[in-house]
Amino acid sequence: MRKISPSIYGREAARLAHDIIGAVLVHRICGKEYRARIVETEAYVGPHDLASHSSKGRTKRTEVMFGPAGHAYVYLIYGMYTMFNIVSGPAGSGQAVLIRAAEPLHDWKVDLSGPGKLTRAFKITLLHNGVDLTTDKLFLLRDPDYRPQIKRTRRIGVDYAKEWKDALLRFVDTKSAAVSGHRIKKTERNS
DNA sequence: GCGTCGATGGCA
DNA sequence: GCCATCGACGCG
Repeated sequence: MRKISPSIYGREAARLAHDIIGAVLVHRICGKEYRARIVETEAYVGPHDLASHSSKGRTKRTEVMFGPAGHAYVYLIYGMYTMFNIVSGPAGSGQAVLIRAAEPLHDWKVDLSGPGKLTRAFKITLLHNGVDLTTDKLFLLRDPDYRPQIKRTRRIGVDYAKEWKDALLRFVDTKSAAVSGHRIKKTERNS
């Protein structure tokens, strides 16, 4: 497996969210290496997207979202969970892709079926906000041998976003969503 | 199996 | 006073 091409991050968020399904997320920290296959993502396509944090404008929190693509946008939600996003699109366009779920590789036994669970297990914290994903600490690998089966659905937890709440901007690898022991969310069924 | 609810903190 | 969540409960 090779590191993903840095230029991929410059793609529009909806396309990037689709294209990194099946890719492998790697985090090297404290002498350990965590690896998992990305199986669920969501695109936040710009300031006009009412579900996107960038729709609030350029603030202290959203600053990195308006920066160059290929950097991590990490924020705190509900006082206890961190969400891991990849800034995408042209610099300044305020787009990002949220990594929602992954499947652990090798002998790593852990439940990564949710954005909060994923960051906890990967030890991704607020300190990672703004880090460059083209370095060798936190990055993506392309896996040419894996062919995901990708389905588009509505995004989770954005009911406040008016006409944007029903946009088909969530991408799921259906090969993996069926993994046993994983609860099927109600929002996942009606599509 | 499914709905409801509380924890908990940064930010506007 | 919101939240791009999670897990614990209670129900029957």
